Amino acid sequence: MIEYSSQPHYLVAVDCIVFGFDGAHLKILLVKRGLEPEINKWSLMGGFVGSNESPDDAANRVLKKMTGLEGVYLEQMQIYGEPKRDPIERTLSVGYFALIDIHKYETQLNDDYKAEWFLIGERPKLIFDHDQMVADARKKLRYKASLHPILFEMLPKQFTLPQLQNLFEEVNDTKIDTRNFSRKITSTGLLIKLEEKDRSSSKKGAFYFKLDKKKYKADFQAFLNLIPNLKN
Amino acid sequence: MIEYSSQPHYLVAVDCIVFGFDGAHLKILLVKRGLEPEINKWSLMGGFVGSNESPDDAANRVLKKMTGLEGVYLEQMQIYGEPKRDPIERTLSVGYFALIDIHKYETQLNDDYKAEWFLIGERPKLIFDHDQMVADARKKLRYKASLHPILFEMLPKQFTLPQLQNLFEEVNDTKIDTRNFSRKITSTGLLIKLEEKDRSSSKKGAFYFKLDKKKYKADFQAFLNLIPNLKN
DNA sequence: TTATTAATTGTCAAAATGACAATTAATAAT
DNA sequence: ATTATTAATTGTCATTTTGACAATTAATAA
Repeated sequence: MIEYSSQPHYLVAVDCIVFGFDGAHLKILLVKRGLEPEINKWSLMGGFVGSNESPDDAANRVLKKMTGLEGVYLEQMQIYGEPKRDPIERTLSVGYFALIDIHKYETQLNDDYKAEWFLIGERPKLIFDHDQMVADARKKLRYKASLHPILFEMLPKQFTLPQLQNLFEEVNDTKIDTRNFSRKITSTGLLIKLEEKDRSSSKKGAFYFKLDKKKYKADFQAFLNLIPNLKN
Repeated sequence: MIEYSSQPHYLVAVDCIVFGFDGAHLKILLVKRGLEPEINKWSLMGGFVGSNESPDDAANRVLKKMTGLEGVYLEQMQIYGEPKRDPIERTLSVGYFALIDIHKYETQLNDDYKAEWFLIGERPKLIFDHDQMVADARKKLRYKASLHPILFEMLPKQFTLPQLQNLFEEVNDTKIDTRNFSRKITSTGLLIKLEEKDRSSSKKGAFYFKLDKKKYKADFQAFLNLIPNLKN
């Protein structure tokens, strides 16, 4: 029997940076850690990779278990593998960022896990290297969202242009000219204008739009350029 | 003593897809595997992650050991973690792609490892999921090189515009208009024209250029757009 | 002197960009 | 009923960038 004699073995985990958008601000979903060490401290949603699953499987499983959601937009970010990152035992963690529609989550809420949305700027300090993971995820989100239309994953089925622009502004931490943004986003052909208006945020009301899903899938790899003077 | 009771532990490895450019064609560096199973089959350069190193450290160590080169451009790609990907024992592998100046390597060549450059289109079949890794690496290289000036990492200190254009064409598997390419690459301000000419490939000779390293470092995150009608 | 070969350079119309503020649709106030 | 207020929506223009196109140049070979 062949074997890889005496090579060290490690725990392998996944951690998910879950982003959401409430219509005005970018949020992140955190949970109170359920095991020692650092039990009851805020942390990312995570778990160990089981014997019969890939890290991608594990990330999906963790998200399903903690939020009830399936088919979430999930993207592998990078591996965190400094020898001392977990004080108990060497654990390598694969970081994922997830984009979810915050409204879907609320209806699926399950109280087995103490999960809570935080404004991205008002989140508590996290355990281990999770703060670094969040910083990396924000950077990657910004990068990716500058090039591909992934931010729609955080919006409900119907959304308004001002909401969409707010989301872009939040993610990129910048202000965008309304006229130019409107022109560009319209020219992608990704949006379908609806009859109805959202009157909750203004007297005039803002027209709802929905995503052209066929176009979205076909053009996903095409590049956007919605952020002027982009320097990542 | 706290511990993560009974969670499974796995081997963790790194595998490097090493790209080079001979002035005309894109190449990949492969080695004959030195351990069972699949001993003496062609594979990527890889190794296990040791107890006191991160995966990034391990990738650098492997590259140093097998090519003699340090400070190589190395980028984490993704983790490969299907439960059955290694037939002997569960092993997760972190894939890296590396860009090296093929000429530097030749002078550093060390015969302890049977390494060989292959034209990207004429490489042998590789072990395990390494063919998939190569496919993923090519895709990522193409993507990244469309946006950032990483291809200079594969060129010698002095290079000509035709060489540079060849490299872009190889990576993107497309033809680029000489005039437009020249205009764009010049407008980045990344190139410094030298006095000397390379007369090896034509009667007229082509002027050498070198990279403006200060500008390169400063603008690395800035976006290029050298490939027209880019759809990744 | 001419032929050959590859490197280098220029023009132009169309599209995209960025900077800029007026108009519109609705409700609230007078 | 008219006016004020608020946020949504839309338009212009000069500049830059893009993509499509081929002529010229510098060297050696014939």
